[in-house]
Amino acid sequence: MPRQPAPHGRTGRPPRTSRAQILAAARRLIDRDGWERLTIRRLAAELGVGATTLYHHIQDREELLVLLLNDHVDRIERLRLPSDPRDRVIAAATALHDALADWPWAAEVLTTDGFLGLLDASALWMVEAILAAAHEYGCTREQAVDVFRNVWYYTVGEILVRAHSTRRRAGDEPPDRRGAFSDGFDASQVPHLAAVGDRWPALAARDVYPRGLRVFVDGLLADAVSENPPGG
Amino acid sequence: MPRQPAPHGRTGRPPRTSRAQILAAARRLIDRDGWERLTIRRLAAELGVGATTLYHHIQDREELLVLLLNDHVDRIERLRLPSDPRDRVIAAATALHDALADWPWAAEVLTTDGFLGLLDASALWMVEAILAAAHEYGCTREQAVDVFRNVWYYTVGEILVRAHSTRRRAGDEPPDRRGAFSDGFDASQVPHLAAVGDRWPALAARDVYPRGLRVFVDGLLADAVSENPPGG
DNA sequence: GCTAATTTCGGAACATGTTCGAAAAGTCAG
DNA sequence: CTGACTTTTCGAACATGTTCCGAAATTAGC
Repeated sequence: MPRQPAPHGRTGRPPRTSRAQILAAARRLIDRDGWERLTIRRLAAELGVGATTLYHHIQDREELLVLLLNDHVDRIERLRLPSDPRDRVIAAATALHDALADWPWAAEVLTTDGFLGLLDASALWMVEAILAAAHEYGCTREQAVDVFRNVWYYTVGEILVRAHSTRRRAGDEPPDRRGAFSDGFDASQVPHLAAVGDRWPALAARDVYPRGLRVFVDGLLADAVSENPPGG
Repeated sequence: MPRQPAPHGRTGRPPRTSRAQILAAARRLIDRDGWERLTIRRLAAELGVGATTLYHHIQDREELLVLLLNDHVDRIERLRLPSDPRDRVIAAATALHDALADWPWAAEVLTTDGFLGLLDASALWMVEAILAAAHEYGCTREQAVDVFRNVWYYTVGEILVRAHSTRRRAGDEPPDRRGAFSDGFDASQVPHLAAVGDRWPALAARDVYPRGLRVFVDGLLADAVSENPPGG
């Protein structure tokens, strides 16, 4: 309990808890018990502090998760991006995707209101890189934002759907009927679905993101510059 | 209380509640009080039944929402699709998108594990239509599934991000700092973000889905058939 | 009728995120 | 030292989704 003499010019009861301590404890808890068990109360207990105390240092659970996410992204090395603008968009989007994808609880925050606005500079470089590359490719600023947003939607969707498709409840129950498609399809009503049949789970397990991303980015860039006057 | 004499060959206490009644009550509740106030307890109260009783007719809240969603999609007219395969993919995807987008609480279920598998035939025709059109365009069945999945990710992402960006808490609070991007950007660190600056919210409000979808579908179809032997 | 089996019902209880209000522990001016 | 002010802490309470388990209400076999 570092009972410091209170920094100068500060009034009020001295805090026993800090944001940094909370984040550290949260990481500890996640490492030890898994992220599903990160609850406000457990976190408070880990800190030896009342549960409601945390609400003086974070706004709510969502903000806590975003802070953890920022912290995670911070540690990701800022990889060198290709010089070709098109490749740069793809590399940055992939970095963004991967950073979020191996963060199992990213899905819980990804659609937070104004999520991007909550990221700090260390995460925003990926956004910046996409805007810059699109602009360098010949997009206007507005078009660059559109490119980013489209890529962002695709990326978020892929991560979210995937995260929730893979979440096998810890205990391995027998495959209940909510595993991808049920195999019984009415071949007269939905012939193509029936033709795919029970191969769907296997097909759905394949990773289509890298290729889909390339295709999408190529299309978006070409579409954008196609309407601009040449020779910028 | 229709105390029917219990259909033949059936034993046990006769049910006082049915799935249909539950769904009807849920719709009533949503229409009357808004969907945010649809809770298990309120729903049970509306039916004059214990809260836990509902769990004998639905598995959990998520299933209830999917059932409601199915029911909603049922009522959507099965619009006539264009004959051109490419246009048909786009039309079906747009129908899927729109059906989900004006269903404000779709966001809560969209990423449910095996969501697509929970939809019934009336909703699956859109999926079927996309597979069929892609196949007709020249894709293999596997490629058609990939096309669908890519479009699905994009669509889900757009809906989710949008739903959560627009969720202004009922009371119109002053614009807190989580509205899109905050305007203060370090122009030396993220020059392009800084250049866009406070125009971001306005730009982010524009609907890029229709155009993005067209671009994406064109790219996906072209990419798929480009690797197939000609003259199928 | 009586008992067993079967199915539905629903109250109690639990863990969760969060709000409220009051008590605690400091600083500062006099 | 005293009283006003400020900030932090935290127990009580609330609504939520959900599980447990016993009670209730019916049919089937005798």
